[in-house]
Amino acid sequence: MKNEQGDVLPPRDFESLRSLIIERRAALPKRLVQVARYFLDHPDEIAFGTAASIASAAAVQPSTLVRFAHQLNYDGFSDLQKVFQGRLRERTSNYDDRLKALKNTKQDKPEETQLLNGFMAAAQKSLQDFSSSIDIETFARSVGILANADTIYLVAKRRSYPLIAHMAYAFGKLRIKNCIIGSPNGIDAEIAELATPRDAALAISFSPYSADSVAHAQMMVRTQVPLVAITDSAFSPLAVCAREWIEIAEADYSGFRSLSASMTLCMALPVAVAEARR
Amino acid sequence: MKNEQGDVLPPRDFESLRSLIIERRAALPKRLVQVARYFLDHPDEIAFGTAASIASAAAVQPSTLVRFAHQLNYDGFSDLQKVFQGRLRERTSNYDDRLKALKNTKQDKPEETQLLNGFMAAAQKSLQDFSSSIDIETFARSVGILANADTIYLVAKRRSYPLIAHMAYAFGKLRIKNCIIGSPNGIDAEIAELATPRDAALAISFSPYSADSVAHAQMMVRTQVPLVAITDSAFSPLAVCAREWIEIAEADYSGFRSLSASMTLCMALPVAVAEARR
DNA sequence: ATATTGTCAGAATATATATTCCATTATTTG
DNA sequence: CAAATAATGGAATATATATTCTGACAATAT
Repeated sequence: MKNEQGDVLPPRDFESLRSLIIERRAALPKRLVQVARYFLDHPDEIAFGTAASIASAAAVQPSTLVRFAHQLNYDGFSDLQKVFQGRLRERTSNYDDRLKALKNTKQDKPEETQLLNGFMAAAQKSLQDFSSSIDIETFARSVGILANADTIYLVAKRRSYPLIAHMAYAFGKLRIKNCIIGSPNGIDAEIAELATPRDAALAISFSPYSADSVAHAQMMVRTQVPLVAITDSAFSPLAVCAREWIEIAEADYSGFRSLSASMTLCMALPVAVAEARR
Repeated sequence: MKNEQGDVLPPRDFESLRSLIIERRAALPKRLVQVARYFLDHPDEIAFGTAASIASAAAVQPSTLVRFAHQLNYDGFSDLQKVFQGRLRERTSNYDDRLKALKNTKQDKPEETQLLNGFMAAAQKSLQDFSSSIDIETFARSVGILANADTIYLVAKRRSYPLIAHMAYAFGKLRIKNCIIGSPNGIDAEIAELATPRDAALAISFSPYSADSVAHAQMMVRTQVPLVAITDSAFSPLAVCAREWIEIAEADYSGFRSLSASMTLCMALPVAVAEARR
């Protein structure tokens, strides 16, 4: 079968595909117009359905779907379907931006530009994911726990340390008693023992969880200190023992995980706690 | 295979499933815990992937996925997968719900939601502004200076301290000699004096500039140490004396300035330096 | 009116995918 | 420590699914 477009590569992103379908629709045979219409009207169904289910919903034969895909220069129905799946996958993060950024980088300075843009993209994605996944009730309860505490003990090591470094600064500025358990002086355990049920602990750790952080958090939980955790999974050792826990799944660029979402949360928390105390 | 839950019907909505997995996690064998974890951490992947692709991503056998599904009383992997697909359908199909949810929250809990959204917005804006204003040449030259240094001295206080705390960690991981001048032990000046022209300094400070940071940076410049600065204005005392300087204007929410753009830059820098050294 | 080209449904086939099974390896229990 | 039990990985199998093929039909041109 010959196609008037020759063997041009088919679009891989949804928007281009959409335009292509609209443009071609006029020149298509009857059944294929019917398919085109169904595809544009029910993109979600296309993403999840099987060829058979979609065919019957659109009142055509499965083979017609394959012909339609071929007409658009795709390998087959499955290939075309991937574009619809991609659309849903990227719904949360802004697909266009990332694509645009990637295109730009490929031209001028591959090394540094790509690197920087990669980290920027990861940061943006982290923020977007977090803002769509955060449960405000959990956040509010966490704030409540910390607001009722006498002293707030801050637990974090290694990669997460900068987060509590900032919180210690912010709490200090806001005149809220706090104490870091993450310093390199080796008496963390002793300090952790000073915490009472009238205090509260805030622990931050992401996979692979720092053994020390987990140990200190657990120690405090054992002595009835209310624990709020910020971590990346329901199975994190912190999540399982915390009174409240907030999930953050940071995006990464070539193995280096972002800190943007966590940092933003760590900026909001002290302010929220201060507000709650007033 | 007999299951302690008998033949209770498995959950058909994502939230119930999530709870069920968390509840059962403890009683599950090792591999199945691993699967459980992957499922909850990467729900989107589960929705679209094939058993084979998911299995390899989670580092288990496809058969393990089936066993996991059976353990939860599903017919098989495909049956379980449908729940994950359903979640995505819900989430994307009615945009209205999310909007409604946002409105509701504004009534219920104006305090926390507004606060958190405000910080998120500031973070996003910072990233966007920075990504459109950054001069990649400057970044590349800064990386060059740091890559040629023997030891990298990191200068920052107060609000900027978490940034170099992260860099010290990153440089350390990348086996790049570095030294923090920002610790509270009072011998910063003495340490700064050790720097030679073969080293380099990286100073970070935003208005109002920390007197100490500025003093230390200037001291090093006087002894011919190449200085790279990250600051917020061309008139910053750091900008005027640095060999290279990168401008970052963070957005703020009710007076609290974001750290997202700076942090992202501080994640990219060490990696770029390490690449340049290779 | 007839040849030609294009379209289609449905059957046949190829391929991808999930699932089951079994031998081997861990783990528990007496 | 030995025996029993459960868990695991990998191959074999069953099933679902997409794709191709064929002949019939319809539209169009000659």
